Amino acid sequence: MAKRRKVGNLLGLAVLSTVIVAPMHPYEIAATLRERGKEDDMAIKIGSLYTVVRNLQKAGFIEVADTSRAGARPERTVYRITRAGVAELVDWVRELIGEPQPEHPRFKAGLSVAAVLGPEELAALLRHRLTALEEGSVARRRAAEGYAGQVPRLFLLEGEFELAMREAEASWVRALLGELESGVFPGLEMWRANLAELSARNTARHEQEGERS
Amino acid sequence: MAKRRKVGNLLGLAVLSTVIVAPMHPYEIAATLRERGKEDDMAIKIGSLYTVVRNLQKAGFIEVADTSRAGARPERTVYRITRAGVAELVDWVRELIGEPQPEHPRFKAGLSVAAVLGPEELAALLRHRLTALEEGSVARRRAAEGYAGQVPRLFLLEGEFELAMREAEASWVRALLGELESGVFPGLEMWRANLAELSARNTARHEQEGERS
DNA sequence: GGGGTCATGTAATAGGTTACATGATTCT
DNA sequence: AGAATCATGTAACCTATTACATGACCCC
Repeated sequence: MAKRRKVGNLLGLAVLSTVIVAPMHPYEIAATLRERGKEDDMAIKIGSLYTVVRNLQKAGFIEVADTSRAGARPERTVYRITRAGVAELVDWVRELIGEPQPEHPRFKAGLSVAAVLGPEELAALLRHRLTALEEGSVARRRAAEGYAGQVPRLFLLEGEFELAMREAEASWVRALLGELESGVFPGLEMWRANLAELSARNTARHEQEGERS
Repeated sequence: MAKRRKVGNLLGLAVLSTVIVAPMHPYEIAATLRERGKEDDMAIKIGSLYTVVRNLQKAGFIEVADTSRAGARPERTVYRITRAGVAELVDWVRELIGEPQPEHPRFKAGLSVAAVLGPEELAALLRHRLTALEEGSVARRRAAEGYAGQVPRLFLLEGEFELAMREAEASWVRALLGELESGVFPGLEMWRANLAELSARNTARHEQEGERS
């Protein structure tokens, strides 16, 4: 039962974790997050930054440390984290790490209605997915090796985790694919029969019955 | 680059996959989905059903097949899938299965800011997560065994997938936990030092500098 | 007669993203 | 001179969820 937070957007988490290191103005926060590749890493839309910063401030998790300006440029408002902000950040991380939450990857949704495709097509799609997964893994592994020397392992955990999950997904897909291709997957006949019936009913209907208003 | 669909809500997918089997009225659809446990399975809120049904109809994916009433009860509007609806459903499933989309589990977000906790606390949280994961797996496996005789394997794929992913996550967590507990995790000293410095700065600040408006 | 379930729908709200608007500075 | 980047913010919008509103029927 994930707690309702005053600022629920995960971008808020990223912001807090950035300003805890050093006070910063929003643009700088954005630059920092982009640099670390959090953009695609987490589900973060930097466009929402100013909104989220305002919300964090309203909730008392960050406060204005300083406002400076250089020349006639717009004012830069530097924010720092408050004690309440530190507490919120820590509590939030505790929840995210300690309590597994039911997740719903889109692939699972797809699998749950896989029956509307035939076995051959499902196999073809799985092959496609598999190559995409593998290519992605290669790219990520290369990137990870690049960081490996520069950044302490502590900051690479998410990447390692994602790679592990990808690999697990790939091998599950490979296994299912094997069953489909070799024909040992149970119930292939019934599957095909049901599918044929379904598509017959749903394409022929209009011709057979006509429309009724 | 996931396509923008006229009806993007995954509940729409569930509805289409239900009415392709047989025309139904919304309440019946809801009952069917609940029965199959799609509620927690997918990220579906049955409360949005009538809205989604209306949207699907507006988009031409379903149409009214019949309206009947029993006594003075509210009219039951029976919907059936259209040819466009069948096409949409199939296309949607193809996308969900064929194209891996970057997913962002909350655990990953947590890991990405794990540095704000100390190694001992992280270990404790991981232990907690691990037991929760294991308990969940046991429950799911039991449930799966219940269905196993009744429902063809084809309709249990999502469940199998989820179990596999849970197991993979658990073993990754176990490995990390091992490293932390045995002390072989690299950079423990620096981690502790940085953390101490951070928390010193962020709790002592107000006393040292005072507030400036 | 009262509670649960059948059955439908609308309206308000929340949450987040995108588009827009502005203007200075710095690099090419 | 023109483009990219620095820097900020607001307003509109879209989407989804929740709460509300209604009323009949059925079982105890």
